[in-house]
This record gives sequence, C-alpha cells and structure tokens, in this order.
Amino acid sequence: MQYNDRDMDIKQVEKKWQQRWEKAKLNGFDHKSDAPKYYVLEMFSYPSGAKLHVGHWYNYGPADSFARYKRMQGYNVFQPMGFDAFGLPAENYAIKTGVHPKDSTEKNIATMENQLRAMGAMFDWSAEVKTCNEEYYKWTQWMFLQLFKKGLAYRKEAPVNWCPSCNTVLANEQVVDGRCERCSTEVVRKNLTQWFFKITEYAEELLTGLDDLDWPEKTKNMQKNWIGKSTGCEIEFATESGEKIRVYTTRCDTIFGVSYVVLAPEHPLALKLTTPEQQEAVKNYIEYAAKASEIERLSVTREKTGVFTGSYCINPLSGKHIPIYLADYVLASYGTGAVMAVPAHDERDFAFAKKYGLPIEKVIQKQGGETVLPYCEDGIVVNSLEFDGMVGEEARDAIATHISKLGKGGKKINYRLRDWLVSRQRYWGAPIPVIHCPKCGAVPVPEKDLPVRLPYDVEFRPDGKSPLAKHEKFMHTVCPVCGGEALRDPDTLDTFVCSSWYYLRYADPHNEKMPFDREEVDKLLPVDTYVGGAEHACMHLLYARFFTKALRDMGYLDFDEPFRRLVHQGVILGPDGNRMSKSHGNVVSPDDYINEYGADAFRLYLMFGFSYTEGGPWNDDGIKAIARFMDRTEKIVLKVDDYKVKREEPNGADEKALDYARNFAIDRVGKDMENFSFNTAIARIMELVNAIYKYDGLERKNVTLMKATVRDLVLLLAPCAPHFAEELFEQIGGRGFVFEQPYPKADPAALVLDEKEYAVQVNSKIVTKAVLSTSLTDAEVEEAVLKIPEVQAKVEGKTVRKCIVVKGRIVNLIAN
RNA sequence: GCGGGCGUGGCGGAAUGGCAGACGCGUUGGACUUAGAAUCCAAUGGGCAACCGUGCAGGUUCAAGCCCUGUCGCCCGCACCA
Repeated sequence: MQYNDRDMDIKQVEKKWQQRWEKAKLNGFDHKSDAPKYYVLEMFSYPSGAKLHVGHWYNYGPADSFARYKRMQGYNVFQPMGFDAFGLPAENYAIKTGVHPKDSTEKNIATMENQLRAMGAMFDWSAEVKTCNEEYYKWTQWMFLQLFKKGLAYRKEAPVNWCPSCNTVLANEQVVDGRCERCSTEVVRKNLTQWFFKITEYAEELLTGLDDLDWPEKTKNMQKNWIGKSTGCEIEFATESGEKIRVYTTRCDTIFGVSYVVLAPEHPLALKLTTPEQQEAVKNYIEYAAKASEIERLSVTREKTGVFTGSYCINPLSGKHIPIYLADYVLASYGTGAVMAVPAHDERDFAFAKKYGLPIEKVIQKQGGETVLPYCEDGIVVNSLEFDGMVGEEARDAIATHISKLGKGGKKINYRLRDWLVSRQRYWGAPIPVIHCPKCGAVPVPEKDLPVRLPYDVEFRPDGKSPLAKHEKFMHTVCPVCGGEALRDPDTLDTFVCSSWYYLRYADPHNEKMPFDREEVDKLLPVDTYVGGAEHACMHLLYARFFTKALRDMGYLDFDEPFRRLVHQGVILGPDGNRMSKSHGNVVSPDDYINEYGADAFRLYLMFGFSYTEGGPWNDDGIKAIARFMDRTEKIVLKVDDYKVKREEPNGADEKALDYARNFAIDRVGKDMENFSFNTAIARIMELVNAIYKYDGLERKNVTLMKATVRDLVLLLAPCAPHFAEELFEQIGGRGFVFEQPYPKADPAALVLDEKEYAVQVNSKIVTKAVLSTSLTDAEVEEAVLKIPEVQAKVEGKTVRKCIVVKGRIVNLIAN
C-alpha cells in the first residue's frame, strides 16, 4: 500500500480544495468580469445508474482540464452541468420495480451530483438544470408552442416506427438497423396520428451550415449523409384514365428507357389505378407489404416483389404506353413515392424487370467500351431522338429543360431527412401542451397556463396506450377557445426535445418569465467547445442545430449555430478490449480506483493512457504509473522548495538546458491542451519532471532557476490534477489559488538553442551526427560537415552536387 | 453497395514530408537494503553483423509512417433514397 504512504492524504486534500473552491466561488462564471467569455460544455448526464461510470469520467475529467486551462489563460469560463432527466430507462425501471420514475430519478441525480463534485470539476452548479423539473419543462412546452405558432410543429397521420417493447413510437433517428435504439426490439410500422417538427424546412441550411463549423469531419459527413441532398427531376406521367403520377428521378437522361412505372404500395393512387381484374392481387400485395417487417424491408438480398395494377401510363417524351406496378422497393416517404423504372440503367429495376418479364431498353452507352447491362454510370445517350449523343449532366439539363417546357415537371431537389416525430406514448416526459376539442380541434395550451403538469399518480404499466390517457383528472379539461369540454393530448415529448435547448437555459437558468433572456444568452452563447459522444451525430446534434435556427428565425436568438467547436471523446473499453458491459463481466468501476489513488490520479490516467478521441482498453498498470509520477513530482517539488537560494548561482550550459526544458514544456503543453491532445501534454510534463531530476543530480545548482521551474511545473499540472496542484502550490508558498495564476508563457529566447545536433546524410543515408551552432548559414553548415572524416570518406572521389540543410535537423549531401 | 476512419515495438501510444518508436508500461542489469512487489540509476524495435524495419505492392521526392495509385484487413456511419 505504498501509495497511501504519501505525504498527502489524498481524500482530505481533495475535500479541502473542493470546499475552498466552492467557498471562493472559483468554479462559477463571473458575471461581473470583463474578461472574454469561454463556454465549455459537456453533454449533460442521463441519471441512469446510481454511480458515475468510466465513460462519465472520461468525458468530464479531461474536458474540465481543458476548461481549467482556458481559465488560467484568462478567460471567464462558463462550464455548467445538469441532467437530462426524462426518459425511458427510469420508466422501465419503474415498471420493473415499482419505484416511481420521479423518485428514482431524483435519488440518482442526488448521488451523481455528489460524485460530480468529488471529481473536482469546475462546474458552475448555480446554473444547473434538470429537464424533469417543472421550471424547465414548462419552457420545453413553451418551445413546442412557438414551433406550433411558426408552423414548424404539426400533426399528421403517418406510418411510424413503433417499438412493441417500449410501447412507443420512435423517431427515424432512433431506429438502428430496423431495431429500437434502446432495447433492440424489432420495430414495426403503424399508422398513427402524431406530432412532428418540421426539421426538413431547414434541411438546406443544416447542410450548408456544416461548412463553417469546427467539428470532426466524420460527424459532419454523417449529418450530410443523413440529410441526404439529391438533385434530380420530377416528371409527370399521365395515365390512360387521366390521373397524373409524378415520379422523382436523378437520371432523367434515361427517360427514353422507361419500361414501367412503380408506385409504393402506400401510394394514394394505388387502389384508384387498379383495374377490377387486378383488385384482389393488388389488395393482397398491399397487405403483404404492410406486414413485412422493417428488417425484411431493409434486407438487400431480399427478392423484389410487386404487382401489376392493370393500368398504363404514357411516357411524356416518347409517348410510349407503359404498365404501372406497385412494389415495396419504392419508398412512400421519399420523393414522390413513385419512380420511373429504367431496367437497363438501374440495378433494382433490372432485377424487377427480369423477374416480371418487362422490357429492358438500352438508352445509355458506355463511352469507349462495351456497355454491360445494367449500366448505371453516365454515358452517351442513344435511342432518345434529339437527345442522342449528349452525355451525363448535359443530357439531364437538356431533358429537364424540355420537360419543364412541356409543363410536365422539372428540376427538383430532394432530401432524405424526414420530419422529426416527437410524440411518445410514454409517461416520463414533458406532456405535449395541446388540448383536443371536439369542436375546435387541436388547440395549443395558452402560454399563461404552462406548465401542463405531469401528474405523479399515474399507472404507467404499458398497454400500448399513453399512460396519461388513463389519468382522468389530467385528461379532462376545457377548451381554451370555446370553453367546452375537451381532452388533453396524452402523449409526452421525445426527450431529445428537452436536450435541444438546455445549453440556452444554462445561460439564464432561473428565469421565471421566459426560457432565457436574450441578453444573458448573447453574453454566453454560442458554446465555444462542446464535448460529448459521437453517437449523437444525427440525433441530438442535429436537433439542437434545428432548434437554434428556428429560435433565430422567431427572433429569440441571433446566431446560427449553437456549437462552434465539437470534440468527441473516444470510448474506454474493458481490459479485454470489449465494450464494458455486465454480460462481458469487464466493467471497471471508477470508485475503487478513486478510493485508492484519488480523483486526480484517475483523471490523469484517463488523460495520459489514451488518445482522447480514440479511447481504448482500460489498463490497471497505467494508473499505478500515474500514481508513481505524482509521487515523483511531489517529492521533487518539496525538495526544491526546501533549498535555500545561494548568493552565487551557476549559470552555464546545464542551466540553459533546464531552462530550455522548462520553456519547451510550457510551449508544448499549452498547444496540446488546446488540441485535446492530453496524452502528449502529460508526456511533456513528465519530461519536465525528468529534466528537473536530472538537474537536481548535479553538484552545483541554480536554486533560483529550480524554484521558478518547479513553480511552472505546478502551474502546468494544475488543469490536469487540480487538487494535487493546489496543494503543491500552497506548500511552495503560492498565494491564493493556483487557478488564479496566469498560465505560464514560454520565453521565446529560452527556446532558441545555441547548438543543435544534426543528422548528417550523404545521398540520403545517415553517416554521422554533428553538433553545430544554430547561427551558421546553410553554406557554413555544408562547409562544417565536409570537414567530418566519415563524411569525407563517403564523398571521396565524388562531386557534391547539392546540399540540403533543414535547420537544426538534417544536412543531406548529394554526391556522385 | 455508398461515405468516413484506422493498420507503427511485447503493450498503451508519439511523430508541421526531415534522425520512426516521444512519454509511459513491461523486461533486463545495477544501486540502496536483512529483504523488496518500494525508491533511484542505466539499457531496451529486430539482427552477431552488413543491414532490415510503420498491413501489402508500386509511384512522386534529395528525403515518405505522413503525399499519389492499387490492394488486403479491421472499425464506424448510411443503406432498395430511384
């Protein structure tokens, strides 16, 4: 138990400084300061289990070190924390155990608050928000009402994703491989009337806005992909009976190759176009398609199925009469729900045409090669009248123009992004503030009546209906418009609605009159650096951007993007390299390590042992090494502190070397912290400690320099090991808090060395090394290395054609 | 299928086109010790060597882990989006 023999009693030290920081209000944003603001935000916690897991520490610890670094740099740092407290797990837990979600959530939050405090992070608890509190969800409901007013919240019947296990609908974003994101149950489709947010209205801006964001490229790409912009053409095909079918295509250059048209089974014209003889077959098919599960539909290998409606339509360009089919390889929810099938130039259409014996007509030819059907690339248009000979984009432009001249359609942009379904048939969420009146329809709850309170005494055992629907007192109310009897909407809002604006509420968390004051928000927002998991790329991070833009357009904000810079932490795996899980039996509990080594050691290990954005497997030995490093640091700091300054102190090469090490560390650690390159930052601090040890081994020492170096060491370490550094700072006679000290600045002069070791190469092979003055010109360097015997031996009898000098690093003589 | 990322010692991981392997773990040797799993010091990519080494094969360059082309493997996201 050698680590507990340290001079410091870790737990006592941690407690002491946490109390002092709190008392001095060191952790909060200083509303009076005129220093530039810096908003560091970590994604808030879901109060699930009772304790923080390694993932929490990995997210919050290093991010806090970044925040503390920013503070020492002179920024007025705002780093709030709160709880995303509504949601399914609490409700499922309640169903299992009978403990009410409110009770379990509150208990979990209390525990987590204590643990977050024990982490020693610089959270501004005065700004804490909990989304399940009335004071918060009142404004979540208010948000809904504003979106409704603006026409961005609407209700419609639509096929939706239903999770039979969670007994609720899910957003598209919450369906992963046809399964519920939470419980992995296969999702089924249901037709339900639900509330949607019109995020598609912002599709284009959500896409273009990405360009200016300092976000991981991968995340931007995921959002781009999710938004899925596609430029194509809408074309109208008239049926023989006079109906009009609009299809969407990105390949209007293939229009002369259309051999049939396909509607999604859910297409509104499907039954109308069906001839009497085909009625039965079509009805059967529609039923079959409706029953097919998401998993089946998603399967790429699944054979295409479909049915002929009996009707025909006319190709607006060629005038050909072609059959109309239904097939579930066409999606009702994308484009127009209908496509023109070109078997020769589309793999799906090709497969379908083969199966149903439909014609395959080549209208595109490969340039300079044999055309193998289906040929899906761009090529030369053939068999297409006046468009023959055109290629790719040129052909599409000409044909689209022609189609719009005919009044039969034209260019069209489509997005894959769908509107965000926000209704949930669950209890533990913010009630949707809408009243359904038999006379007036869906009426928004007047703002003055907010919040619509979530009742406590609710039967939340699931039966496929909203639990609130069974609460008579909640449900029955009067219509705000006509005063007649009416019912409340029994659904609650998706919890992602709550988390779409919490970063704004932090700026003004106790406002009772509005969700936030514009002035307060302007002071703090946008978030300068946002840190959280990558799994939110197409959910929370997209929704929050949508909210920001919508609020801007409603005049509540004047910035376009909520999060300027985004950093994803990696995932800490179990020691076996697998994701930590109870079933793997590889869960590492922070608590044991915190007890033995302390919060700082734990945080340091998390920073040092992994590349922050990569994560990786946990390793027990790593934390021991950190404890050793801290011991080593403490010893040398205290030892140097005991030294007495002498009248005459040496000032030669050794001192220059120590000062170089000191300034090098300052320079590099700062840059590394800025870049979230914590592992290298700690490595540079370790090097500095090693350099001090080395210098300390000398006979004659410059104590003044050593003391200054040790002081800088403590300051560099402070953001990463906050309690430990405070304690050391106090012991070496520091005044006030270490976090009130400015971050050390490197002395550029000390970083310039008189001499550097060059690798001396002849014909790009290293021959020897040479220590040369850094003041030499390139020609002088060449001259100097040519005097070296080993070099002479290599160039003997040859002519030096060229000499490349990379200052301070390499000399390369090219000789032959 | 599409998009993105990653392949470096025994291990975690470093390297603005410029001495590959920083820092740490582990290992080995030494010191101090009755003792050491503590601490300190030293060595540590492979090979006796010439040399060889960043998944593999090419290319560009005075110089390539880094840039280019191809290829293999792994991971992540999307996926019948017309």
